[in-house]
Parts: sequence; structure tokens; C-alpha cells
Amino acid sequence: MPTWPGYETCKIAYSLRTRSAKIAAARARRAADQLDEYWYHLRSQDAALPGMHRLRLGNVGASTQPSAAPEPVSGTAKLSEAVGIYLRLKGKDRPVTFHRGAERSCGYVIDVCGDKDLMAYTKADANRFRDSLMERGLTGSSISRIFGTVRSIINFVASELGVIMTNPFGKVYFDRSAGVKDRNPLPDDALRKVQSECQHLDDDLRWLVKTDASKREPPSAPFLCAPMPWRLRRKRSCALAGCIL
DNA sequence: CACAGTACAGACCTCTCTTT
DNA sequence: AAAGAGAGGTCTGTACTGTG
Repeated sequence: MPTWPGYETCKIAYSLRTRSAKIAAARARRAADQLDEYWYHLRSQDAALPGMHRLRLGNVGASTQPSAAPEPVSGTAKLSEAVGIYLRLKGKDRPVTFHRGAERSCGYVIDVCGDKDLMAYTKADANRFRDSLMERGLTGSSISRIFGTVRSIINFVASELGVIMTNPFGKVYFDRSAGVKDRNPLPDDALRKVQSECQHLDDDLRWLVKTDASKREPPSAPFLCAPMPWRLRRKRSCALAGCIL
């Protein structure tokens, strides 16, 4: 069987990192378009290879490393270039989640609206982006977070490049409380039960619960009366109890 | 000054994919 | 098949800024 041009295989298979058929179709289409484009230019240049993970952004392969900023090719910059600039200038010594979040959020925009010059995005693009996130079933808080990241990147890079623009991703209306649920803390009796079980089993792992608590609160009270880890969150408590008990 | 909005950081979770 | 790694989603909190 013939192999694909530039590849030592007859097929390219990789995860599209989604369970949504709609998103998968969009990403597959985009990858196919990139392959077409790549093969078209194959004889004349060594283009960035499709068939790799994270095709959406120009700085492919930098998700866990601070991204190198591509030079802007126009008056401002494309969104993918803006992400590179943003991460180069603001991403130093920032956690990997900061880089991932920036790339993921802008990747979503590129998936839906394309990789345009910052000045070329319109309110219609922003609204379409909002609608696509809502169609995916994201909650208001997640949409808010994604928009916040995109907005801040565009604002920062526009400022860096000396461009005065109205960010179309600002002041986009959506229900920020849609689908948002409260996270209630574990009731006190449940926490006491965990403590009690830990004391009953009395081994090294169980005492980690006390160690964790003692980092935050002076161990002034006996174990059973000691407060649980300071502001220990409900899910963390569950995980802790689930792992240790 | 109070409040809303913005721009994050961080913790924790589920799910998928890869490796063993 | 199990374990581990990584991606992505959710919620909460803080600091700061703009506005009425």
C-alpha cells in the first residue's frame, strides 16, 4: 500500500481529543484542509506538518513549553501569533496550565472563526464563538473563563503592538450562571467520621490527614477535635478519604 | 465607596489515549 | 487489562480597575 507523501505510513491516526461528533468533524476537516495545503506546497517548501497533535495553532508542539513568538506578518498579528507573543512575554515562569489554557481557549476561537488578524475579528465572530460553546454544553462559568482568556490575550497583544481596537470578545452577553452548580462542603459529621476512621486504622498513611491539617492550623487540639485541613474542599476531602480509607 | 467586570491562578475532577 | 499521562471542564478565590 502506498504511503502518504512525507509520511512513512499509509494512514495518519491520532485522537481528536473530543467526544463531540461535531467538534471532531470540524477538527478532522481542518486537518484535511491542512494536509491538502501541505501537499500542494510540498515540492517548494518544508511546511509545518499536519498529522501532529494540536494543529490549531502556529506554535505547534509548545504546549508544555513557553511558546516562541512568531513574528507578526501584518499590521497587527493573527490570533495564533498573538498567543505566541502573549506567552513569550507573560508566560515566563508561569505554570504549564497557564500556557495550556491560553492555547486551548484561542484554539477554540480558531476552530470556529479561523485564524484571523486580530483586527479582522468581528462581533459576529464573537457571538458565533459564544454560540458554539453553548452548543457544546459548556456551563456559563466555563464560557466566561474561555472568553476571559481570549479577551485578555487580544487586549494585551493589541496594546503591545500599539493597536487601538475594540475587542469584539468583550461584553459578549451570555448567561454566566447557566448550568453552574454550587459545591457544598462536606458536612461536619462526615469529616469527623473520616478523622475517626483514620485514627482507628492508625498507620502512616492515615496520619497524613493530620499532617496536612497541621500545615494550616496549629495542632493545638487533640486529633479528633482538630479542624480539618484549612478550607479543605469537598472533593479534595472525598479524594483524600477515598484514597486513604 | 460599593459594586461589577476583568484577568487571572489553582485545585480537582472525568475522560481518553498511550504504554506496559 | 491495568496503570499512568495528559487534555479538557468546572468551580472558587483574589487582585485590580472602571463606573455610578
